[in-house]
Amino acid sequence: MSRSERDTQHHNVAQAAIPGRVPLNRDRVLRAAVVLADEVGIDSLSMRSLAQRLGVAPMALYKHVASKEELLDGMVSVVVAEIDPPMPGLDWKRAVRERVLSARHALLRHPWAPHVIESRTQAPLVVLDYMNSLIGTFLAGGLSADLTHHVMHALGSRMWGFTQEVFPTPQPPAERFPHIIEIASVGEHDDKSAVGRGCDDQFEFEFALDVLLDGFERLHNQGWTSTNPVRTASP
Amino acid sequence: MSRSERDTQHHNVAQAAIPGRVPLNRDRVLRAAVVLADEVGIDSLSMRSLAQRLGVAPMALYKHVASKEELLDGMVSVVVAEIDPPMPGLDWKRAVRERVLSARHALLRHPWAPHVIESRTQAPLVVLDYMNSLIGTFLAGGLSADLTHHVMHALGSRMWGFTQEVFPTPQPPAERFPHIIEIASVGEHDDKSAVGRGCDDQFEFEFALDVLLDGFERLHNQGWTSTNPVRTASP
DNA sequence: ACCTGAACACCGTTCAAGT
DNA sequence: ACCTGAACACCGTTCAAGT
Repeated sequence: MSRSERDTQHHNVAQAAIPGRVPLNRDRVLRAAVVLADEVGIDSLSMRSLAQRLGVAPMALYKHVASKEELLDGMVSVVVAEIDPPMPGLDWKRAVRERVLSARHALLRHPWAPHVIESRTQAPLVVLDYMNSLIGTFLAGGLSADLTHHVMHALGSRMWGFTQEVFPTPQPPAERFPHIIEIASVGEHDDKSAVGRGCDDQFEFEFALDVLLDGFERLHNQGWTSTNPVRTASP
Repeated sequence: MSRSERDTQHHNVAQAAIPGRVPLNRDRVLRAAVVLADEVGIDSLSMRSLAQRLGVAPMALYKHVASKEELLDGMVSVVVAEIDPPMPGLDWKRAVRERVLSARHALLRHPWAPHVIESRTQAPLVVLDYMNSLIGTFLAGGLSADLTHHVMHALGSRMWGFTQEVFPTPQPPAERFPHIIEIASVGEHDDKSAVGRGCDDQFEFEFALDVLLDGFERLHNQGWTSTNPVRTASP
C-alpha cells in the first residue's frame, strides 16, 4: 500500500466519525442494508429506515440503487460473495458436499437470506457464478451435461445450504394428528442451530443432501440418460 | 333438505344478485381472496382491493379475519383442502408419489400458493392434516418413526408438489458462465407447464421426487437408523 | 454531482360512530 | 350485529429544487 493510499484511508476513517461527510457509494449502501437486516429483520428494512441508519435522506439511496428490488439483489450478492471457493483435490461428490455446506455456513449467518434469495426474479451475477462453478464440478467429475442439468434442478435451493422448514412450531393436538406426534419425538436436535425461525438444522440438512448426492452418484454409475431413465431402488 | 332450508337458500341466491346484500362470511372472504390473487397476483392483493372486489368497506373484512396474515392462512387452507385424499391399495412409495403429484395438480393452479405456503409461520390445520396423512403412509408402509421423521424433512416443501425454481430467466453470457450454457440446452421442456414464473416443470419435479423416494426406499431396505446411518452409493 | 423536502399513491390497522 | 369513514403510522417512488 502506497503512502497516499494509506492517507486516503485514514482520511475516510476520520470522516466516517462525522455523519454524512463520507459520500455514499453502492457498496456502503449494500453493506449497511445487510447489517440492518441482520439486526432488525428483513420486514423492518425499508428504504427509509436504511436511509436513517446512514444519516441520509431516503432519496439519496436512489443514486446508488435503482429500486428496492435492486437493493435486495445487491444484498444477496454481498452474502453470496462470502461463500468459500471450491476445495481442490476432491472427487465431485465430496466437492459439491463441502461447497454446499460452506454456502450454508455463509448464508445462515443472515436469517433473511433464504427468503430473499428465493424471491429474486433475476439472478445476480455472483449467483450465476456460484451455480456455474457447481455445474463445473459435476461436469469435471464426469457427469453428462444431461444428468447434470437435472441434478441441478433436483438440488434446487438446497445448493444454498438451506431448506425452508415446513414443520409447525407449536405441538399440535395428538387426537387429530397422531402420526405427527409419533415422529415428533425422535431425533431432538439442538434448536440453536436453526438460525431464525423457518430454517432446518444441520442434521436434517445433511441427511437430505446425502440422499440426493447418493442418488445422483447411483444414476451416474448406471449411465442414466433422460431418454433412457432406468432406475431401481433395490439395496 | 326441509322446505324452510330450501327457501332460505333461494332467498340467499336471490340476494346474491344484489351486490352487498348477502352478509359476508369467512368462507366468502377467503374464496374471493383466492380468486382475486389468481387474477391479479399476490402482490396486488390488499385488504383494500379485496374489500372493493366484495363491494364492502375495507374494515368489514376484519369481522371475519383478524389480520392479513390470517387471511393468507385461510387462503392456504382453501387450496390445500382441494388436494385429493390418498389413493387406497398402493404401496407406500407409489402412494406418496401419487399424493404429492395430486398436491401439485391442486396447488399449481394458484401461482401464488408456493410463496404463500412457504411464508406461513403457523401451519393451518389442514396443512397439518395433509402432513399427518403423508406420515401415516410412510409408517403404514413399514418405515420406522425415526426414518420417517428425517424423510419428511428431506422431502420438505416438495411434499406440496412444487419447488421454487432457481434458474435464471435470461440466458447469461457464455464467456463468464460456460458451464451454465453447456447444460442449458439439454431437455427443453414445455414452458407452459411452468405455472407463473419461478416454478419448476413436471419432468424436473418428478426426477427430483423419484431420486428422493428411491433413496428413502433404499435406506428403509438397509434398515437405516439415525444412530447407525450406514449408507453406500454403489449401483 | 450529489443530496434534500415535499408530495403522490398506496399499505394494514385503530378507533369512534353509524344503522 | 354488522358495517362505515376518518384517521394514523407507515410504504416505495416522482419531481422540482437546493448546494
